[in-house]
Amino acid sequence: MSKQMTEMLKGVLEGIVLAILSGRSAYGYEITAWLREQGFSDIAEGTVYALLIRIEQRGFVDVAKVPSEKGPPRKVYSLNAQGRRHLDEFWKTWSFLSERLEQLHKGGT
Amino acid sequence: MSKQMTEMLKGVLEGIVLAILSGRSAYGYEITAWLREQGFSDIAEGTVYALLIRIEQRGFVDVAKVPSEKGPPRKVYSLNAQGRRHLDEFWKTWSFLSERLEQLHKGGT
DNA sequence: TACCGGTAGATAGTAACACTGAATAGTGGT
DNA sequence: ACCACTATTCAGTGTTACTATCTACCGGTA
Repeated sequence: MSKQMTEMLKGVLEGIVLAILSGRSAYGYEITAWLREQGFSDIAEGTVYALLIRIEQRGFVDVAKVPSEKGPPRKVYSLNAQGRRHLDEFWKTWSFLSERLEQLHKGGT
Repeated sequence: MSKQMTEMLKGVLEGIVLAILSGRSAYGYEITAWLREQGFSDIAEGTVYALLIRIEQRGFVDVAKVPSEKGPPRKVYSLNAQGRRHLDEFWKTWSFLSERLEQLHKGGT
C-alpha cells in the first residue's frame, strides 16, 4: 500500500465498509477479501477488524455470531438505522470533497 | 468542521494545496483564505502552515521570502518538478478511490 | 504615546485512523 | 502430528488535522 493511499483511506475506508454493508450483511474476512478483489490489494486484515469494532461501538451496525463450516464463528455485521444516517452524512461529505477536487483537477482554481 | 471531514481531509488536503500551487505560487495566509472561500469553512490556519512546512521539507516546493506591505514577510511557495511528480501520483490515487466510491454510491457492489 | 484590528507565520500537545506484526482458534486433509 | 485455510483480536507505531497559543509587522485611532 502506498503511503499516499494509506493516508487517503482515512475516513474513507469507514464509508466504503458502511456502503458495502448497506447492500448486504457481511463479516470481516469476507469484507477484506472483497476489498482486495476491488483493487485495495494490500488492505491489512487488522485494519478492517478494528474498523468493524469501531463502528459497532458507535452503534452503526448490529452484530450476529454465526457458526462457520470452515473455521471459527463469524461475526456478521448489518447496517442499522443509525448507520444509514451516518452513511448519508458520509456521502454528503464525500460529494463536497469530490466536487472541489474535480474542479481542481480540471485546472479551474 | 465535522469529524468526518477532518478525517477525510487527511491525505487529501496535501493534494489540494499542491494542486493550487500547480496553477500559481501562493503563500499560507492566501491559501487558507482561498480554502475558506471554497467552502472549507473551518480549516485551521495552523493546519495549512504545518502542511506547507511538511511539503517544503519533502522537497515538493521552492520557497521565496517576499516582503508584504501589510504585515510580516510572506513565504511564497511554488511547485517544483518533484512536487509535480508527487501531484501526478496524488491524482492517480485519487482517481482510483473516486472510481471505486462512484460505483459503490450507484449501488453496485 | 498606547492600543487594536488585520496580516502573516510558528509550535506544543491531542485525537483519530490505518498499518505492522503477532497471537489465538476452529476445521479438514495428509 | 502437522499444515493450510478460515476467522478474529490486539499492542505498538507513524501520519495527519485540530486546538490553542504565541510571536511579529503595519496602519489607524483614541
